[in-house]
Amino acid sequence: MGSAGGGGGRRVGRPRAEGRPESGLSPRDELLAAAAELFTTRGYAATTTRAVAERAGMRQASMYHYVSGKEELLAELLESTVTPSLLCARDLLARDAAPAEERLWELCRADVALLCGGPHNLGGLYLLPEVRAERFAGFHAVRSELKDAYRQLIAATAVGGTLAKSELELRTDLVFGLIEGVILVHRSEPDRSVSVFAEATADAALRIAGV
Amino acid sequence: MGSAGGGGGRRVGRPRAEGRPESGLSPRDELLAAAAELFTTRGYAATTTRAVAERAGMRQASMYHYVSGKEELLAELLESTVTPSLLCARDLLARDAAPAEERLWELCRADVALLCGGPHNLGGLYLLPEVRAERFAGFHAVRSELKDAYRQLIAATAVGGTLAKSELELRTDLVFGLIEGVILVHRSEPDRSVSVFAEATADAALRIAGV
DNA sequence: ATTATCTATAGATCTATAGATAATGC
DNA sequence: ATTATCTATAGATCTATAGATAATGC
Repeated sequence: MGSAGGGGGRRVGRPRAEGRPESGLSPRDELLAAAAELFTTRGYAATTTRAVAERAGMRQASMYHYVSGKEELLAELLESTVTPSLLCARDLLARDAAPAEERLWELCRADVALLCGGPHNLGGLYLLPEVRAERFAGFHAVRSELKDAYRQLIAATAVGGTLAKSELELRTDLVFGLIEGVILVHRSEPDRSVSVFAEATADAALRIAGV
Repeated sequence: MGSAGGGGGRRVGRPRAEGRPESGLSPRDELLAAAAELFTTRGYAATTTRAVAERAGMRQASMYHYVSGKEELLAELLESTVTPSLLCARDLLARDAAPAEERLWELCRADVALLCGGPHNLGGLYLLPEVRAERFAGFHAVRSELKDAYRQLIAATAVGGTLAKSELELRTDLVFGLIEGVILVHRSEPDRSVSVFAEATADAALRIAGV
């Protein structure tokens, strides 16, 4: 058993000025959680290292014991947001016994549920303008692999097989746009039931794809 | 004839260190254009007053002769982005001789064309996290009036009349989400033909609305 | 005299490092 | 001895104001 989590036992090192938070998370995860909340609500550039550290219950300088700076936090949050959807997509692509229409529906549903589930609106991180920077190429690579899975599933449907390449691109973009647009809806209407919304979005996505 | 625009004639005041730009815009409009580009690409918080002023061809301090600061620039850009769509929506709502389906289609098409047209990706301003601040309540009011126009048009369709209130809300959110999601698509694929994309999005919106 | 600009800068940050300190571990 | 934290701060910003300057207008 590691002792990364928990705050109970005796701990090495100088004690914190304000004591450790009760979350049960490791300090690094506390920083990530704090950054998630602040980045999604205030934005990345507007969030200071002091704000992140203090929300995680430590002083500004102590943050550097765990991460190299804000960029590392954003990079890690971004990748952790796509990875589950991508695993789901790979899984569905491999299940070629099931009809492509059903698998596409399930991918949409799961993706929306993951984007809008969770304590903070993590999907909102995609919207940050800073995300386009070269520094986050890793995120873009996984995101692009996910989009490719959407394209393959659309192409594998009965209707999809008949589409010209440019038409397939267009429908993929529209479906992907709907899924990402949902982040904005969720941002302005956070009280909607996520599961109902995820299913309705999946229905809508199939209608857009025309399948 | 005012002399707000142009850079040709003799001008009062100390000359600029680097001369005036050729754009033919008034200094205030140059600042707005500079801010539009920088805010949409780098983000609001990450853009300094110096960057805006210098792109407009003046020194940082001179900006304060025309605007009170960054906030004013963002507020004005935001409102100028929704206003044309809102005028279009009011117009379409009043035309009650035409079928609601056609008017909804046209609103979607025009909204996408406006969001994605223009030199910079102005629609991208909606995505900035800072936009939620109280300071931009004026923008939210017009945006919300626009969303209401979508709702009314959906409700006025043959199918729309039969929907329960919560179902109408859901479809409105999905349609609105698609339109805003298009901003994200346009951000990652800026080379698509805007008019083709706007029509395809309007088609997709009608399918989502189920009309 | 009025105007549009400039230069210079005070005051307020914010980041990242240096070095001290207070725990446990051996 | 090792570790996790702290305090303090240098250096680099960034905003907004004060006051000077170089045009035109009368």
